[in-house]
Amino acid sequence: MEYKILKQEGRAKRATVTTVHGTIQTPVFMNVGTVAAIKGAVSTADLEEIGTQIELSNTYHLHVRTGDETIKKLGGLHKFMSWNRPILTDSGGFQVFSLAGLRRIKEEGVYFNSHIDGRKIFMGPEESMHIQSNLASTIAMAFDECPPSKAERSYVQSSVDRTTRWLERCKNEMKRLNSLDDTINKEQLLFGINQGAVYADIRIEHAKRISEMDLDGYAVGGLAVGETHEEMYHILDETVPYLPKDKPTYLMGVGTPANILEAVDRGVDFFDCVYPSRNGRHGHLYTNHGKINLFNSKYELDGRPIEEGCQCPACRRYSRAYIRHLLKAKEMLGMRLCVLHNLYFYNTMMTEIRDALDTGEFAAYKKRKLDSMNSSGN
RNA sequence: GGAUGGGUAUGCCUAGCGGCGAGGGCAGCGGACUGUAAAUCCGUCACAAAGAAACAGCGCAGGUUCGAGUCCUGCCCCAUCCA
Repeated sequence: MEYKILKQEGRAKRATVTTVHGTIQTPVFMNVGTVAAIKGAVSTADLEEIGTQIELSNTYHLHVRTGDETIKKLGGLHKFMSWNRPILTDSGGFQVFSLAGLRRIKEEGVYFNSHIDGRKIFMGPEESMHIQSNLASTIAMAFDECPPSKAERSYVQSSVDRTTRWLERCKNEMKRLNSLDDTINKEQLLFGINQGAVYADIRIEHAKRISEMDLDGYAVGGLAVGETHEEMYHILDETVPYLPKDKPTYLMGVGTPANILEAVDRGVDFFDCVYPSRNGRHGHLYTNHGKINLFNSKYELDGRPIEEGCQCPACRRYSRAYIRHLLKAKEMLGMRLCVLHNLYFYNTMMTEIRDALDTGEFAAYKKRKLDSMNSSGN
């Protein structure tokens, strides 16, 4: 892997990440396809059309269904879902958080009850790396624990210490797996994850420790899980400077367009979020004049596209009124068009961010974009 | 004309079988969603700004009963079948 910084403006970075599956232009928004599918009937062919550079899938979800061993037999995730650009797999660490009622955390790893059929599943650092190696993603994420934002300081400290020990194990196991003959992607990359909830000093200590481990990239996890935006920005201000500057930085699970603009400004390269896809399925559309809810009756007779001038597959052809009709009629096409629009909006915003960084106009672009999205032209 | 089954709130469907100040679903209207257990979830949906108190409503009219959407009588409508 090669990480090359092309431009910097303040702490914002314009860079490229070269991988075995191609070069990623950053800052980048990864499109989330948890179960090797972008929900809303969006295909990988669609992703190419809307400018997706890198897709994200999930270790836990693919392990419980259809199984990483099966996917390995079918040639790995790229071949399986017919996507030859980079893929990042999340480690299952977030499911330790999101499936809180269905798991027990121990030093060796996490015991889950499958959300599909209740069967017992054990996942620790080695298991997560093994599954991700079977999936043969471009970038594997370390297996971490994502503590709730409101967790007690003492709990967060012990959780972060354990996550650090898990990271050592992830690194060792990844090295071992990459050296095996039957490993599909022997150059699988490993990103570590910073944790520490909203305690800046714990975050900083942790950032320093994992920075010494010479990983391929570094993520900030455990944000946007209930804390305020101000707290999140504050943590980024405090923590990102302690992560290696010569490696990509990834803010996990974030976020709104405004969150992304603020985080780029604080040095983040990679993002992912379910918002564009989930909100799309729910009829909420992102535009340069704020978010709109197409279910609202005021759009019943609105013959305009979701966004005037947008080149996405929905806006090039269909009106708000028609898409609203599809949504109300529960036609799959309605959700699909909305998801395509939202992902296109996010991907396009990232292109604009990169262009602005290229020309040294990010600060102006950010202000203009935020002002525009806060205006109400819908 | 006869037989049978039905008429439940602002639109539709439906639970109810003596304590109902009537439950649920759809539709409608609005909201939420941040490394996806989410095409999900929540609110609202007679009147009242809201709370206390009080109060409308189960086809219509009577009756029985401490108490009736529920039981009885008559009538009106709807559906199906038979003449």
